[in-house]
Amino acid sequence: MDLFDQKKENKSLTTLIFEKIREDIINDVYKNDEKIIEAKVAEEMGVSRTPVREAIKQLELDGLVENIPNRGVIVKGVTPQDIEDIYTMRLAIEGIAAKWSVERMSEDSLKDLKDIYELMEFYTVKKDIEKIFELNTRFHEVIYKASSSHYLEHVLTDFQQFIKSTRKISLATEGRVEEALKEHKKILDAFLAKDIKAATDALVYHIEHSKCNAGKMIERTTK
Amino acid sequence: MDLFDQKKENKSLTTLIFEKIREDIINDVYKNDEKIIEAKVAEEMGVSRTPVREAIKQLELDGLVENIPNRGVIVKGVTPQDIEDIYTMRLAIEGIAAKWSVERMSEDSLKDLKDIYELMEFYTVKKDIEKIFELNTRFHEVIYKASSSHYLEHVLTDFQQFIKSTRKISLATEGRVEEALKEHKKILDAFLAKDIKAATDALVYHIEHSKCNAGKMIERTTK
DNA sequence: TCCAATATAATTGTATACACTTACTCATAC
DNA sequence: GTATGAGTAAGTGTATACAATTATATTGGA
Repeated sequence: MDLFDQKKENKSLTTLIFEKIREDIINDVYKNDEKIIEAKVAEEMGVSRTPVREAIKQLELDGLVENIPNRGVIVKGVTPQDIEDIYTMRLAIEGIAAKWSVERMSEDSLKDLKDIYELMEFYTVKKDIEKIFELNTRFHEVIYKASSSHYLEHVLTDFQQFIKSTRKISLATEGRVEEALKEHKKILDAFLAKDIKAATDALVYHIEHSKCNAGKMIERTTK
Repeated sequence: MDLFDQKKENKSLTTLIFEKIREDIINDVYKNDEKIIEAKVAEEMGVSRTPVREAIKQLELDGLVENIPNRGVIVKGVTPQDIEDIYTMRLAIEGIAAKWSVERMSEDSLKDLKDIYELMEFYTVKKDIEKIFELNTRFHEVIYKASSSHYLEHVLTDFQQFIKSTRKISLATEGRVEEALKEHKKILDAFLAKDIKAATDALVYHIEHSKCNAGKMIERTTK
């Protein structure tokens, strides 16, 4: 099992398994309402039930599985409606994040943001969607962290995870990477200028645009 | 250990322990940055390490403890700033919830809401703060559930937990229960009339008021 | 054939055992 | 005195064992 190769990252099996199953639920590898059997997963991954159980307990709290006492858990995947809802909530909270983050962002974080943006430029030219996606995630995480709000960061980071599959598909549509780059530029500039209103507008615009794009994709893929 | 008495509720030890520790962190029984030692907790509760570990893993995902691999977890309590932040986010999301909930609430839920309100009236007269608090929580949960949005419900239910201690203190201040009752009446009436705007306004007003009241209490208790 | 009752298997829940990592202690060298 | 390092203790991480519960299969009777 290649799970073990990653152990260098100093992550426990529980964490790795958690991330793996979460990924699989979000990417619809585990279907909605499907039952997850601990022993089966454990065997597949070549580990004991213990870390699998711990991972599942975490997924439960995340709302990705539902526990029925003594009977196991069933998958509660992220539906198109969920994604739509999450975008709506995200929009509301990002507005708050923008304000706090501009006010509180350190010079170091600002530099990180700039660096990430520049890498985005680079990979956009090279059209490396995978890398762009990863940078995209990090870009927003820097902003969340800068808010200095434990729970805001927490909630928005979670949201990013839940809508991951959609964001990925969205980014892969023709012309979207270039658009997204421009939008990130505007966000970056607003942060550099410490302009709260511009940052809020740029962020909200960016997310609305992503949401809209995602919406189109969902329609198409579920038809 | 009285933990076992509750087992009738068909909750696993893990769940009971999770709720207990969460309660203790939120109520500052476990202090911030304090280390939690699995074996110690297990012994205190008269159970094995297994369910304690599972509970702690859940707390980790909730952001209430931070895991340092191979070194254990430390408590990350809910600070006054966190509570302030959560109220701000809650306000933003409750606005969304109001709209969806009014539109989607079933007659059964509407009846539940009414019943809860009536019990609130009763216990307000009797000045039973504990009962009022519990009904208060349920009142809002009915609204969250009516939104038919898995994640909205999830986020707002979590928020209610995190700010539990403050809400409790706030409710105990002179005259607040009567005020809160009036505010809940307005919310209920708006829902009965299926008036989205009125519901949103009433909810936002109620939460802003709670937040304000909580803010005063926090100031006083931390001075 | 269908149902109920019961045995059996599968699965979850909890406890324990052991391995591995980190923290601590104390002696030794400088 | 302080730094270093071996040895020990404490604690976490993972696997296994056993108990309790639920699902499935089987059998006997109407």
